[in-house]
Amino acid sequence: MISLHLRKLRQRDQISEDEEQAIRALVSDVREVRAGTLVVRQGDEMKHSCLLARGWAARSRDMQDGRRQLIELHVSGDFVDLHSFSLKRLDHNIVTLTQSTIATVPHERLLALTERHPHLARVYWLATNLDAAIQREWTVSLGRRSALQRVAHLFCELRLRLAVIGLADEQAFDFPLTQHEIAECLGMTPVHANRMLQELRRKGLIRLEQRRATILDEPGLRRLADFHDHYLYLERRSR
Amino acid sequence: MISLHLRKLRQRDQISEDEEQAIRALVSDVREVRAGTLVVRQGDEMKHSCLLARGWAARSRDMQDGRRQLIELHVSGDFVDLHSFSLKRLDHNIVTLTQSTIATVPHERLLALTERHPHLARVYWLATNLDAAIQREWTVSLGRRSALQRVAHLFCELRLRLAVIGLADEQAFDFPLTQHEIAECLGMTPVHANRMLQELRRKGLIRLEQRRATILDEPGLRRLADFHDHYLYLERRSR
DNA sequence: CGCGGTGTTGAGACCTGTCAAGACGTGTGG
DNA sequence: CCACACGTCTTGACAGGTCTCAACACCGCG
Repeated sequence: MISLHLRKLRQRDQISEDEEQAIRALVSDVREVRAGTLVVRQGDEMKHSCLLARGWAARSRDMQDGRRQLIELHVSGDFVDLHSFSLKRLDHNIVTLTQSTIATVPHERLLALTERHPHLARVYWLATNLDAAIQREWTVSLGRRSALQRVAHLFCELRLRLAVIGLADEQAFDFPLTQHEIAECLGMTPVHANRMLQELRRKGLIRLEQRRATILDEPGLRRLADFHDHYLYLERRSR
Repeated sequence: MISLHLRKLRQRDQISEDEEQAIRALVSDVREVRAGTLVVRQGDEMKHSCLLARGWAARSRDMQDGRRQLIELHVSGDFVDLHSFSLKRLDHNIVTLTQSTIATVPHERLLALTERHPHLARVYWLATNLDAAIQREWTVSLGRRSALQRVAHLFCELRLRLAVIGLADEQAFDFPLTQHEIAECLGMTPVHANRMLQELRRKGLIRLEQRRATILDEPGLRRLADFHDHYLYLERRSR
């Protein structure tokens, strides 16, 4: 159920058997939800956090004119609103982008876990800091990269993040987002996202068909996007 | 020395006398640095974090073409790279924007603090999550707000953040950034930042002179920027 | 078979960037 | 005290990237 989550944690730190049991015991409840489900609404008082066991989800903000900004993408194994454990209410929505499996983790269990396992407290603290690092990179993209670069950068990021959990190989991965949603991530219009994707295809950098993305020339794509994977902190070390 | 830092923490949670002592004992070293100092370089191995006791600083990323994106602004009392306690190296630089006072906090002391005071561990976890919330809002700005709105939004945010530490009154605050630096925060060119500032002045929303900002019509500015202060989590609650 | 969601294309408008020049203030050295 | 250099702010003309609006093709699904 949450094996992808554990795999992700273990990418960055060691987790003992004992700790693994404690983590598995966090989950109080599991449910299957459809694409487009509003899992957490902005401003709601939270008494639990949501672990995305399987599927795609996003943090999102609705603007007053009806447009939407997707603030961060989440994939299988992500603790999508671990930060609500500190914040108690969120400044954004959490929505699913595909059918998903959501595991619920009561905050009281997280509190007990962090008091009993200070190391896991640091591991989860790190997890929210990794989210923040991705966020920073998106800020850099939106502030200083062209539309074409932003699209390229997103594909570089996603392949790596999916590879960590074994959902991408060297070249390809399942990619269920619509062009509209890509545009909502990258601060552009769907029409322009479409043209930028065509440009990447024309340059022979990616292929995108049947909800599956193939990266044909990763070095080229990285060069175009000015992509460096430092911000994903893929190396393991003890914390 | 770090009284503004404590004031900021107490805005969101209660800190006991005992805890205050523990926090004060974190600092190993204090130094005065000039504007433009590179306090932490991207990628460096960190064994301490830096508390900005006084002054203005920023997280920044240099692009390959020499442009720069300021990723987040920091004001007096901010723990500018608390996240390096988890991450061990940063994906961005920390630079001062004015003359500043920097207090150094060894990670080993933070480790001891969090093991001995689980509540303070949560308080500091929250602090990094507050940074991340600001980051998200900047992502929203860059993705979905016009240049004019972004400038307006920044001034709304800064007045509130400075008010928390008593460095802004209802109307005005010292604001040392150049238009070039404003542009680097907001993902635009200095020329355009200049024009947007003029536009805000022309509309009678702000005044900006002698490194001091005055907000003439805060409701109007907020309306223009679509600003809501939820993301700053200004209410106090125990965590 | 029709419908809604998705992807595609074109033309024109608009926002923002680029380039270049000049004004202004401040600090420094002669 | 003046001359000068430098950073900052300002302005104008033009270029270019992205948005808007509209239409159409395609496809899966009810």
